[in-house]
Amino acid sequence: MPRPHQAILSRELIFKTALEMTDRAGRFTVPELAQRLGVSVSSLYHHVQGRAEILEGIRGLMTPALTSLDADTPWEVAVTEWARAYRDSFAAHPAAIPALVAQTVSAPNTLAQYDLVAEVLERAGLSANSIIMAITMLDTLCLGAALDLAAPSVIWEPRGVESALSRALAEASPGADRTRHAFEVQLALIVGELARQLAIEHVQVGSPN
Amino acid sequence: MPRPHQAILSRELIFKTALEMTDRAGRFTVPELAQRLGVSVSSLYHHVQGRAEILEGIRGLMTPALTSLDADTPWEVAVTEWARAYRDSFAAHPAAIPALVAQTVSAPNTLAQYDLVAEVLERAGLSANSIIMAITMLDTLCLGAALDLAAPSVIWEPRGVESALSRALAEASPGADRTRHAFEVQLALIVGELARQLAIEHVQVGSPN
DNA sequence: ACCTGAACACCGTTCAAGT
DNA sequence: ACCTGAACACCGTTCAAGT
Repeated sequence: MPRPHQAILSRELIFKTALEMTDRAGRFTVPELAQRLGVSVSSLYHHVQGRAEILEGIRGLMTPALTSLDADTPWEVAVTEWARAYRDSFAAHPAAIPALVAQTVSAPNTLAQYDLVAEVLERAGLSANSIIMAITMLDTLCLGAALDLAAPSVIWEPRGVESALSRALAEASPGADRTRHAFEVQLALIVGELARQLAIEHVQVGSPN
Repeated sequence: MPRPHQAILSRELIFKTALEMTDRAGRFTVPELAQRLGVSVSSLYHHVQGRAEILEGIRGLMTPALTSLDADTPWEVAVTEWARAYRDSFAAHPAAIPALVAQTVSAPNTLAQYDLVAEVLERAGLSANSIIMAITMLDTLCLGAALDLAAPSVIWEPRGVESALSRALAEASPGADRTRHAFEVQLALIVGELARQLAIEHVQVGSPN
């Protein structure tokens, strides 16, 4: 069918193409993006304010869909699944991560996700202070794990020099799930700590009823 | 005294100046760096291979000095102090972090630091697998905490919309040490987990002697 | 409304040439 | 050896002009 000569461009299409380019080439560039869309560079600026907004659009695309808030689900399960979904969405697009962490979050999508965990923890009965602490810890965890995935900050490949790290690497069982395993351990530690905190606060607040 | 007309430039001076510019302005640029050093842009390329090498030099400057390995110090203390030193060195130059995480570590300085923790954990008697896991977790923690510091990934300032997160923020006790506190809690959790792991492995390996 | 061409002020890097 | 000037191939952004 003949392509319609209107609606060539849209924010959604721009974001999607930019993410595809990042996945494929490790980065995206405004001129390359325009070329790929078969459009002039200046055309893009009628739909987005600039490069930063495109990056924020990418963040929006990468943010997992809001999981429905089931009141029956125990908070431990909800938090764990939330963190896993977050990590997985990062893991699916590792090349985009360095660019995203350099920029403050404004995608409403993503902000809503943080509101969701806060609500889960609030329902569970955690204090405001503990909720803030919990979200900070979960945020740190997902971010750190994602970065480890995107650009391993230590060279995990054994280096030439003899060292304790080389020895450990040589001896350790190989497996690409090193990062994933560490993530799971830390996540369990955090959830466990929150449960402990919850128990303490519950005792302090009042008598059982 | 009259300045000598040789040795105007050096790698050390280039790295130091670039780090200063990053601290001050949030970024450094090769032309601006040259201008600040009172030198032509192309002069820099006689001392460093390119921008990436300057960034790696910055990483080297930011890496804390190797703490002497005191065999008397309990491993829990050594690991805790190592992580704190790491985090503090990041915290001192938050603006540099986004640029650094986008690039694989090659500063020999920094690599030696990771070897050091590995050695501490090896002496403590931890298995190779657990050492790798421990370093991954510590790395994730320091990285995530540093990024939270550099560019808060959630807007911790209360937003307009009513949400569980806003409620928690309004109610929580204010304090700039939110990030630091979360770091300490997570660090303690990790060290605790390592101690537990160590106990398990020690029992498995052999009888007490 | 949507797209374009041309220009702007940058950026990192190179290289022949000077002393 | 060390520094330079000029050029190169880029980059993100703007803006008057077209339809």
